[in-house]
Amino acid sequence: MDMEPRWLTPVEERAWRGMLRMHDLLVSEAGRVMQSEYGLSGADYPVLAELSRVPGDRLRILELTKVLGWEKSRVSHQLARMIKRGLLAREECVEDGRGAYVMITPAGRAAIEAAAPRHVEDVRRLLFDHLTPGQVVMLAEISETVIGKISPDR
Amino acid sequence: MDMEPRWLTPVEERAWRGMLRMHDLLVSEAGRVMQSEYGLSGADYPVLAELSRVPGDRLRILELTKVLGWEKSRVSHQLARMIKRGLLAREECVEDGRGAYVMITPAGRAAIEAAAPRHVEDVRRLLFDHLTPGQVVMLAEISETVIGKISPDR
DNA sequence: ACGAGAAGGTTGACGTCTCCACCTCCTCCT
DNA sequence: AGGAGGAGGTGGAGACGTCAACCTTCTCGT
Repeated sequence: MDMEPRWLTPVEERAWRGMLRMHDLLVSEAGRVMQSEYGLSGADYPVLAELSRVPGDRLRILELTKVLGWEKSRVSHQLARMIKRGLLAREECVEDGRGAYVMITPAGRAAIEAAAPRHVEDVRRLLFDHLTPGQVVMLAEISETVIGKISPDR
Repeated sequence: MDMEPRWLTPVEERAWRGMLRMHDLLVSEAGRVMQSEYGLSGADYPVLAELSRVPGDRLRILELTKVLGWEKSRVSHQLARMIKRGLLAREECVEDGRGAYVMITPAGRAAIEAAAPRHVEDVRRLLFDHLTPGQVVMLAEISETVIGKISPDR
């Protein structure tokens, strides 16, 4: 016979639904601004952010996949769209014939440099302005704990 | 002249990226199981959950939109897909000629009753098993604070 | 050497989400 | 009464994400 499942406690229910809802609100709000004010989607931003911070402005696609924590197919599709828009450029890889580099273009750099200050400001306005310093630390710790336990890496 | 923006502090950066990453991991893991084991997508679940818990098994679409916190177009598309699969049924609304009800079908109820225990178990396994009771409370409070401040409602 | 299998990446199909235009019906002002 | 504007809901276009199949190139054991 079936065991009755251990349903979530009320506070667990609040934490779970709350986390989902908070995430959606934050991402959609921040994304809406970036899209309408700077022409960048929510998916464009992290790609440009990673590429703009590495020396040489370029990364092996697999490296990018890892730092983003995305599936390789997702990265491939996203890069294709961004290359079509001129934000990125593909470069072939001499060391490994299977591989490829992707590089941020001047247009891509200009786009993220324009958007970044507003994006940071939005994250503050939407999230950190409402939390105590202790809550910020706690949120970081909770996230990192969970990521460490369930991340498919390693 | 431009002010240098107030960049995120290191712990804020960790909290922000961590939250995004944690969310993606949790949702994709839980969703993968639901899809492959029970044929329900991550989007199907909350719809069925809400409808299965209200008296009469039916809701005005606008009500559903509000409890889910989704945009109305998103709801409309999602309902259309689920109706096509036989999980839900549309009913016309007598009180208001513009409106409509959506109702969970026996197939829909069977689907969520099959999936729910495993879903709860997954949420535990992925999230709550790794957190202290204090962290769970804190996560609920953080979420609710942020939602309360930025939610478009009211 | 060479073949098997793995690694790096792409692609197509399909489900999902947003934006926007639109339709119908209701409300409320005058 | 009769519009005007709003509310409830739909639908198409296009961006996004996943899955699975696939291609090419590399690696490594024998």
